[in-house]
Amino acid sequence: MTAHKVITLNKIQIACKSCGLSNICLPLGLESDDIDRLDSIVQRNRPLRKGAHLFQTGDKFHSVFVVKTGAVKTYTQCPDGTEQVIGFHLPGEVIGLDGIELGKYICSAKALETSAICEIPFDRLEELTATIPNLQHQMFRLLSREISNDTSLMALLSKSTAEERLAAFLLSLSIRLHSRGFSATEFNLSMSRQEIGSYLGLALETVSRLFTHFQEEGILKVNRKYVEILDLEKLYGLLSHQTVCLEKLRAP
Amino acid sequence: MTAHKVITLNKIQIACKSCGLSNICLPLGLESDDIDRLDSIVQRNRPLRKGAHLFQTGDKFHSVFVVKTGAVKTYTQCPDGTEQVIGFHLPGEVIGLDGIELGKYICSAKALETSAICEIPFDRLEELTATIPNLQHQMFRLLSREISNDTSLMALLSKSTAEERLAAFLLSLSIRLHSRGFSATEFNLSMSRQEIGSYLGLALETVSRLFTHFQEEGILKVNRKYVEILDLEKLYGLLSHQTVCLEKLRAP
DNA sequence: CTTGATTTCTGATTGGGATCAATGATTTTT
DNA sequence: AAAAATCATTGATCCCAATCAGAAATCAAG
Repeated sequence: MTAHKVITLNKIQIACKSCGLSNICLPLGLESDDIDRLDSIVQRNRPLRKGAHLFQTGDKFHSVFVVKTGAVKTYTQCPDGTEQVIGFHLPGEVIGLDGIELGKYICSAKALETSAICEIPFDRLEELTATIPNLQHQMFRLLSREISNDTSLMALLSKSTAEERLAAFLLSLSIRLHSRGFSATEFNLSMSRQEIGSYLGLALETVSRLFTHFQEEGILKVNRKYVEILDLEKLYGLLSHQTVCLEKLRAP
Repeated sequence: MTAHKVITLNKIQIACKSCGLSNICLPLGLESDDIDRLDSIVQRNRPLRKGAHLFQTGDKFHSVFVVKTGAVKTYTQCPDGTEQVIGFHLPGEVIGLDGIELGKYICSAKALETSAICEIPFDRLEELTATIPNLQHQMFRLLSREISNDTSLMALLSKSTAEERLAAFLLSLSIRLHSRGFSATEFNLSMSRQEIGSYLGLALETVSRLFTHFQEEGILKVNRKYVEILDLEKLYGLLSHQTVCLEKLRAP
């Protein structure tokens, strides 16, 4: 029987209150009682294997998702087969918010590595937000942040050179990882050069060349997916005339 | 005395219920009573002159704004003095949502032409959304739409050629104007080539050349700010391999 | 280990759009 | 109405990054 296995799985699942992400995630700023109410509607499914989909473009929208561990990419498929990466999502980040409007997901979400995910049925969430003002406010903030982040990225994509884009990308990763308790200066990229390129509007060859270039400059030490930032200052210096990014980079 | 003038101004102000935009604006889907409650917190100030600011980067966030007539651009200022246009906002579109997160506006909003604006104090709005489920849902949808739109634009900026960008821009304008009761095929651009270029990540010269080019192809008739679309089909054809855009273009 | 598939790196070439520069058209100012 | 300022057009040149092409490294599996 598999019954026992399931119970075991449930036991290892972590409630919001004891989750290390509670200070960046949805429960931020909630009273203890309210966290419990939120907790009760959160579904914690089995971890998603690398390459598995959380949802796909056009699927009926029913839930938003929070990455607990691992990493997820969102992307859309172009008619010509190529994919356009929309975003990379680290622990504590919410996915699927863009599906609210039309009632269906407008992008696909795929695990870049084995990832634990919290699922929050949106109709249940809306019931809660209507009775918990702090939660409603937190949701508005979350959605607003998403918009600000997109704004920064748009500015990056429409103005900056390839060098600035990759520098901004690496710094964003560094900051986000650091605020989640990981090292700010060494980490493994869970995405390919191709995916970074798609996200930043660059060819994969350009991304590869830039990694080499940054290495020659003594800014990075790169080995395949493994990146060590040797000179954070210099990396920041590369995007010195980027208002938006510098202001917003700390956010996500 | 100016008292009489003020009263006159108040009299010409249009309540949400009798506003032509009510089917695309915030009141969408609300009961009659709830529209009245929303109406009661809407501030209708005197029209904004061309070039006047609605708010500026860093200002304390207190309200969201809806364009009633006219057009508004949002933008950020780079340290080097150049500005980055974030968006163009037509009647019925909401501005300032990106300020919720940090409690201050992260961009500036300036009238491109004389514009009537509805101002909605956000703390009052949040009180209402907590008691009117439909309004809360509408706010979530609105924020979600903003995110989807940004996503489309990011894809456009990171993948497409100059030609595709301008075509998408013109079609977006055409569709949005049409859904507001204006002509889909002839309109006046309220923004300069420079501003279009900034928004699309192109040099103003490129924008100008493309207008000429589209004219040579028989797609447009352009005279300064005045644009007439002669061949909508051909214009759509230019962005045939753009998933995201074609799907999303109808939205705003 | 070997084979094949995928990913990354590097070099050579090309092209789209930026930049520089000059002129013309339009609006605003005085 | 003239002068000034802004905006749009057009041409010439240049450069960054895309594309094309191939080698090398890594990974997956028999």
